[in-house]
Amino acid sequence: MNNPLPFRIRVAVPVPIHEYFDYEVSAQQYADIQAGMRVTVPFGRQTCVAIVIEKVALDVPPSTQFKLKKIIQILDEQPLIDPHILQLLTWSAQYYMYPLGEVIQSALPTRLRQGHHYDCVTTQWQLTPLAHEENTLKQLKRSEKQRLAVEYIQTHPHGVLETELNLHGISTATLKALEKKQLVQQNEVQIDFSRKPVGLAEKQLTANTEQLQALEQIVPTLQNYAGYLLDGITGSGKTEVYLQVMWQVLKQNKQVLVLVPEIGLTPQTIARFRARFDCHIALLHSGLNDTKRLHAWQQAQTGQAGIILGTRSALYTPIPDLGLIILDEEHDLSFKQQEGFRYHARDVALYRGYLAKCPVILGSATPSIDSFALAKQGKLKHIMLNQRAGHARMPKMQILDLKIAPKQHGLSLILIEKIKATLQQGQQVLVFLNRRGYAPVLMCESCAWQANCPRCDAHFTLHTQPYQHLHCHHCGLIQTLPKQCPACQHPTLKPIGLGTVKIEEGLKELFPEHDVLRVDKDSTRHVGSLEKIYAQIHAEKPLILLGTQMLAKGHHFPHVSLVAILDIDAGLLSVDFRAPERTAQLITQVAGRAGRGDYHGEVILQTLRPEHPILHTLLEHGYRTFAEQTLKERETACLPPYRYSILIRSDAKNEQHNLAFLSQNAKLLTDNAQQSVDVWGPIPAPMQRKAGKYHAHMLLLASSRVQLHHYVKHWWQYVRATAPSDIRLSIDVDPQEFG
DNA sequence: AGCACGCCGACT
DNA sequence: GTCGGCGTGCTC
Repeated sequence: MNNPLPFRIRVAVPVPIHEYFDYEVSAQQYADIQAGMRVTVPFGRQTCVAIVIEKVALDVPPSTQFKLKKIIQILDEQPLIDPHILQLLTWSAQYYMYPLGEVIQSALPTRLRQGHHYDCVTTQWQLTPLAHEENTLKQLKRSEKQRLAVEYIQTHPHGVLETELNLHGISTATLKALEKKQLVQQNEVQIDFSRKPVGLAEKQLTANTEQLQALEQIVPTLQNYAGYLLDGITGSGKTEVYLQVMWQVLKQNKQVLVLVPEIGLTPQTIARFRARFDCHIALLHSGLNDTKRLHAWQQAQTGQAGIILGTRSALYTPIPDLGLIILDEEHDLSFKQQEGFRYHARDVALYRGYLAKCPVILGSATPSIDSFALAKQGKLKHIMLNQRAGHARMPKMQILDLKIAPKQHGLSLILIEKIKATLQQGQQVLVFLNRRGYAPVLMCESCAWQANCPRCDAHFTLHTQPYQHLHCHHCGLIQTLPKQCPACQHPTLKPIGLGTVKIEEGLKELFPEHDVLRVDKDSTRHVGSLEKIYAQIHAEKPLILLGTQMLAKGHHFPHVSLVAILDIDAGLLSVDFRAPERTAQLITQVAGRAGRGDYHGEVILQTLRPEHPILHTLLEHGYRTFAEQTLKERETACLPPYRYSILIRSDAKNEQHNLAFLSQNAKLLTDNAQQSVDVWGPIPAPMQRKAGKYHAHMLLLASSRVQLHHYVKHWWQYVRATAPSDIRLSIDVDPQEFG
């Protein structure tokens, strides 16, 4: 009597559980199903969308522990997730010790994860017959945007894709407005699966000797995996190298994935690619709505898009003919996800390139110490670009000791003189201060009481715009200003320290005849305001540009010849072992904004710690020497990248509970792992109390990655399972920040 | 994560 | 007497 075993599939369910789940399917379903398809399954008391990981081999007996349920239905005819991506996702889940179901979840566009059908339709727009009548277009005189939109659509009588219009800076809102006026109409069209041959929109620029050498190294390896660190000083033309390698790849009808930092995906970036290549670009960033994200994803998956341009989350986009991955500004922290599934797009990108057998180029003017180390080990090929394009020379840097310098409005008099001289020469000045708001502290003049956030271990920041208020930058709490000191009733509360708004006030007073443009999260909150500011900067007119790190990222300011860095002391004093690296990158990046045109730029650095060794290394020898030294120091101190690390974070309402729980489990780990894993801590987090919770963490270090991951994986499973419910835990493999 | 079951305070 | 607070336990 043979009682055949049931047909089963193994699926990942979008819940925070590390295990896979098995379901019964019919013989027909078993034949039809492939890994990467979506199925709906009964799960507990709900039904949910799950991803098929594998078919269970027919001779494996089912576990008697569970009663096997049947799936409800198969949602896809073809695998939604191709084998490469599925492997990339399972590897990521393993490596970052995060449940696969949730990892897949975060990689899928919302609509697909909700179980919607995979329709390959997208929206296109065309003019209505009404729009062709002569006088109807005259009513658009008052709207520049709508007129431009109509003019563009006019050149495509058969309709033009909404995504393409968006890439041209024509927003969906504008199109909707025109639709209301019955001048344009939308219709749904099938995504065109065929990729058209890619053309060059603009003539290729010629490469200089260094760029040519870089190309000669990269281009012959296009058919295979290779990791490159393109280490080029600001202005050395990394982008030109990217573009020329991209052309070689696109020409072969392959696709290119370009990853940029969160803040780097601006209209200018897109325009640069559009200007060079005549091909479809799929844009993937956090600001997209569900439908647009799905469309971009499908354009990548069907092969319609030649270039896939996006931020961190675009890494898991399916790209059937992937021929090249570029990750620009590879040192940027936004490539590491800072919550939940804490993956590092840089590291996963290297693995993706390996799976897809294509090169991966990591580019930066200030490479991360980790990438430097990989280059030293030969795991990345180090390509250096040292010449600035055109006539530009590196700016000269100078340190100003704030302890002895006489100052006014937080600016030393020497700096004020230099600003004056620069403006008089008709050039622009960039003032960098990494602190928004008016002042970081509000203090009572009489008793030294300070306005602190009741929920965090932090000062309130005083804001004066759009109205006076206290704002906690850590938990977001907003309060009104007390009329007098709550402790001693003294009427005068004094702002202490400098924020961008206060400096703006000072600069306007000192240079009333010049424009002062402030660029920070507060001044650029409204859409389009940043574009307006950039337009002013590109007009060749003397002005002062003032802002936070937003200014340090990517943008070119051709008319800036003086850069003032007001306060980076916090970065010099931090206990985080990566703080020097980040500070050095920030200084170098900000300094790189100067002297890009034909002027010889100058950089002034105001500090209370003029003797700090980081500053001297940077000034006298530059970033690369700093990186070399830092590497040596890390080696001596047995820190990453010479050891591998995992950070365990926990928070709870009760401080003692939290620390006791971590200590107890730390002992468990050291008992088990013997000498191979080193535990630092647990210690209270740098900001212990945040939003009313107590935060603590401990760092696990080992010289062998395999051993570290082995021990921690088992330990973590156990800790998670046994943790009391008042303690929230998270794991961070290869942590970058200790906040 | 959901969603249930389950045991203790203020209400028609 | 109930309605409902959210503590803990499970999901093939």
